[in-house]
Amino acid sequence: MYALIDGNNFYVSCERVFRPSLNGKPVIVLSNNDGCAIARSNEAKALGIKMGHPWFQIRHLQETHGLVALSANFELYGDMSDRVASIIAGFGPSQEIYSIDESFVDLTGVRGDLTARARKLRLRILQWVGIPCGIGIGATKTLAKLANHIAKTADRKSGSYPQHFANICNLGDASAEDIQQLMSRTEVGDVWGIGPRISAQLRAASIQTVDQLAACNPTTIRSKWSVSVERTVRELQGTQCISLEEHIPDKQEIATTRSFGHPVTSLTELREAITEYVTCAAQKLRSQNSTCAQVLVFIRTSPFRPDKQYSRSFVVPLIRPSADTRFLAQAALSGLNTIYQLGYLYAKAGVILLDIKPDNIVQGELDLFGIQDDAVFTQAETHGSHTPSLMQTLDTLNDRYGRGTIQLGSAGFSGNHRLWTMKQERRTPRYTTRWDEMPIARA
DNA sequence: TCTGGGGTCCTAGGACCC
DNA sequence: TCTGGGGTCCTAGGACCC
Repeated sequence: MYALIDGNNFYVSCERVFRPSLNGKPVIVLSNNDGCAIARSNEAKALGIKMGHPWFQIRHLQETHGLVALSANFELYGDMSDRVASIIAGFGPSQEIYSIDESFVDLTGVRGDLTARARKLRLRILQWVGIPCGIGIGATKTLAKLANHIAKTADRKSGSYPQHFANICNLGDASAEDIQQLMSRTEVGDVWGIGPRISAQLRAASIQTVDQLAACNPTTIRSKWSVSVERTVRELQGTQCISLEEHIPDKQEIATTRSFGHPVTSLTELREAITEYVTCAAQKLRSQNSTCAQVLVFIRTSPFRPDKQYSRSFVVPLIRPSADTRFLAQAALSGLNTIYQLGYLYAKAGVILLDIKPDNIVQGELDLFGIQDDAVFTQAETHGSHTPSLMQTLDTLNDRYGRGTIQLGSAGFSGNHRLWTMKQERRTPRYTTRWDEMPIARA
């Protein structure tokens, strides 16, 4: 048996912990750049606000319906997520932290009434951290996900599912008829792994509800779709195909990409932005003790504007794998030079580190220039996997005194007007991670 | 005026090998 | 008329997830 525990409207719930006056109101959290809605309270969902809804299209709801919109405060959400995850860890022998607001727990060997245990866990998270959760339990991860969907939806719009499944749904306890009923009331598009494209294709093949999908022959599904959809069908039938991943695998690629606060035209500004992004990506790379051998850089205009469009990316191979910000920046900036074109309004740029390997794997080199050649030796030493002491020092200083304390010159200086930096006009305090932003209780 | 960011896995097709 | 068979590796793009 697996459980899936996830925070309801997680980002909004984090905000509400510190501002209880937001309870009962329509609240949304906006993406970076205050671009679109990425979390919605139930009240906001009831107003018809969709996931990814552009802010400028719904901002009038502030006046008409008292909608409250906040800028994303990822530092706060990350910290709240850690607190929730550490409580969940006690629920079973192993846990997979699947996303910022979700954990799978393997319940193998857990005795007693799982539904009662889930109820206690939910109350504990609510009391200790303040986040309301939904808990689904099923024989496979896909069934646990389905149960979680039922738990959340039964809570929100009563009618489609029996009310007693609200917040906690244990399919392991449900009768075969109950499960059949629940599945027949759920659309295929609500299943984990079935996205908009495939659900449209399934519907076209008269497979509309989950019970219909679960009744399909996996082999036929594979021949008509793919092995991924086949796995989903088998999981719905109770066969485990997707296992719990306890340890977090190293990232195979690391990206830092941002939309600009204002359109950017000049190479100078793009160089500043790219330097900042590559710095951020390189730090993530070092934190998982890896190097990369290729750096992808891209720039693009806004696909939403009628202007001339331009979108190019370029992969720069490194002679030697590295995690040194200086060499990665050099590569990224040279890539930028080759794709930059004057005359476009750039809306977004980014850096993606590719071909990532553990930093203890070092390719030996055949010294074609002779071992005595000092110049080559120096170059090999400085270009080799990263220069640990310098980069370690940089990471330590930036960790202690704040990001950007030590940076590359090409990132630009604070005296410059950095118009490209993203907008965040409605961010709440980082209550739990900054001493100077700690909430103050008054008597 | 204005539309996020960061990932993974799978498949098809091309290049190349013997 | 008629042009093999079996394999690997790489890349681009599609689809999905939160």
